[in-house]
Amino acid sequence: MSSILDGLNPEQLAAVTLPHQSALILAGAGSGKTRVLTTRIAWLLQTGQISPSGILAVTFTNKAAREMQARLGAMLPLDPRGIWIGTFHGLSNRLLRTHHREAGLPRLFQILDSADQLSAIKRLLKSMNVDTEKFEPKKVQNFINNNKDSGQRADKIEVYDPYTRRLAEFYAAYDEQCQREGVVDFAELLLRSDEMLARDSSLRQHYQDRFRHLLIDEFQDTNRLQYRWLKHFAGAASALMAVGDDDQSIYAFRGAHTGNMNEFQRDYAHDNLIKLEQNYRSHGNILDAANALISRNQARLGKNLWTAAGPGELIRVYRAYNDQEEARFIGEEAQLLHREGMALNDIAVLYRSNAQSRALEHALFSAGIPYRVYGGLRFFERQEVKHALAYLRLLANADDDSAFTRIVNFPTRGIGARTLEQLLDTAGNTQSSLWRAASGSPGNKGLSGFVQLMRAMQDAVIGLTLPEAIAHILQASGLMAHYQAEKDGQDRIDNLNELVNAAAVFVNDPDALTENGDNDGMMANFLAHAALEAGMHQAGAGDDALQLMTVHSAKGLEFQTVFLSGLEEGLFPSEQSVAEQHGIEEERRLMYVAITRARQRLYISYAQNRMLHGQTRYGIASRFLSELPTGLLKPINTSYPAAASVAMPPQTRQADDTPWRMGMNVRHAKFGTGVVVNLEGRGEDLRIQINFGGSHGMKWLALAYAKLEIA
DNA sequence: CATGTCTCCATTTTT
DNA sequence: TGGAGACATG
Repeated sequence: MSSILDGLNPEQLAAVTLPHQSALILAGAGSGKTRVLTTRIAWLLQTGQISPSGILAVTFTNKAAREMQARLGAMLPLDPRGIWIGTFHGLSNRLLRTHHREAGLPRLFQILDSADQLSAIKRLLKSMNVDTEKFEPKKVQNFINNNKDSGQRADKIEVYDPYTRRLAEFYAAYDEQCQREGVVDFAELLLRSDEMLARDSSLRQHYQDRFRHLLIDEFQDTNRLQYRWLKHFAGAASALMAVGDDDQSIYAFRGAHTGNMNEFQRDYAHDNLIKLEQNYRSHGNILDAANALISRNQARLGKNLWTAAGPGELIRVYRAYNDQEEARFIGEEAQLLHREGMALNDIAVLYRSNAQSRALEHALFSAGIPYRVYGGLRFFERQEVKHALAYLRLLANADDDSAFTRIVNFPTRGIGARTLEQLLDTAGNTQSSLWRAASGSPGNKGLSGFVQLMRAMQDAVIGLTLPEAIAHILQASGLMAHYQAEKDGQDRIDNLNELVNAAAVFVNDPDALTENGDNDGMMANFLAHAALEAGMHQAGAGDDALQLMTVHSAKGLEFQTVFLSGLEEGLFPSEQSVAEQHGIEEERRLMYVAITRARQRLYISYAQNRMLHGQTRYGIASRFLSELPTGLLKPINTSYPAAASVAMPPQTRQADDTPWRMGMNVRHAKFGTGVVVNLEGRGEDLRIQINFGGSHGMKWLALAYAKLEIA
């Protein structure tokens, strides 16, 4: 009899059939992590240990959640939709919709995506008459998000300097503005849920009793707030299974906290640790190279991947004259492989930063090789779609000033900057939303026209289905007409029509359901869906094409052949990572992720000259190249090793009679630990620039005075 | 209000 | 180099 457990190796089996306990699963690249997670859920259900409603499964992306759902559906006869599977944000949204009163939110609260958030912040700074030269909106946004991601409200921030004090004030004012307008940003979804559950013990009890099994994927990428969030759902009788790989943690820069893995060990798993170390993806040489590289990292939980497959091919190393030549080589080589029968879809070209795709695209385009670039604008982020959604948002929630400002004069209807200025004044004085201010002042012709338009829309939409309503709004708003008049508007019109389709599809989605089946609730759910699921990169997803993407976006994917390009100091590892605390280790993990994407063949290339920021820069091979065992590498055009001479980090100005070196970790009594990023002078005059990160930032210290020690 | 000119500045990204 | 945003002009 076939069973869902067939074909699992002993460690996988142990994880899948673990008794009712908490455990940390350390799952290496290609070790069948997702399979273990889904089979675990299937096994729990199949053996009758738990009903679907007792399971909470958290993933990082919507894609991962969908995949898990689909796999479960294929493994089990039952409908897996009763299970709470989703992203932290998706699940938080669900929670807050259900308990909006307890959370202090309006029933139809809207979700701001990053772009919406940024424009809300700009609006706020303007209303506070802030000099945006001194306080860049982007920086303010980062400040707010970083704090929210670590679970910190404005009033809890420790302020050491006037600059931070100001930022904290903006944070507080921003939260007030959001509350007034009935909107929440991404981080707020989590923070609100967290605070609600911390406050409301009966609610917490309810969910703790319900969820007996909690499973978390990509645990190494969780931030502090997410872990805190998770803990609310774990009762005394709950079993938690966290799956992750500290070696693949590449999102520290946005708040991921690997320390969560250690804390989880202490809080729940108590040394219940299962390592999945057999790799089913790559050939031996590729794996050996990856292992050798990552073994140089200090901060590791420790794990060594192995494979039953043979050593396979050597890693091909190509030294190009310049970036164009590198791109040409990759194109030709890929074409060769393609002629030998390899699907282009199974070949990836990876790079550290998006800017590198240009040279590649240029070469591939000239050579007539089909390719597809990942990353970039997604469907719900397109200007025309956002405009259309703003009409919906304003209909659902008249207090949504973001939506209001976006569309009040789009398409243009003669409401200029001056009119808006006055409106903002009125609204500010009476503490009311822009909509209320506009509908209360019939004096202005343009504005009253807009108000009438929206009211007419509101009436017309009653009784229509969601897709019908959207189609009507597209017409009535004048959006359709606007883009029809534009010369390259066809793409945008297609996207608007696609939006109607998306709504038609959504109506059958379980996420669309509202408690009382009302229409405005459905519309709000659709808007939440649009914000959370920025969704599908358009254009020719099905075609056979070479896959171009950053190493970050390649995580979780695998390819028969991988071209890893731009392996140069300053690019990979990136220039600024050298000046960051633990920067090199994170870059090395990134390199580790890149290598382990390849199943059969791996090319690594670098260019001696590269056009960067409009200037040709002379590049030297990345230190990571010299960290790979020479025996695993095969230079394919020129004498190797060229990297040997650059094993040391690049040093600009080096005072050679001191123990201080660039990139060194140091500790200062007052500022804490930091990284040496620059040296100047010598002897008594030696000064060192150190990046302390956080609130201290960059500092120049005179060695004669500062007490500094090597950390 | 649309369009042209300039100035500045450059990781990584999901939700 | 080239894209985004600020400012000026018609």
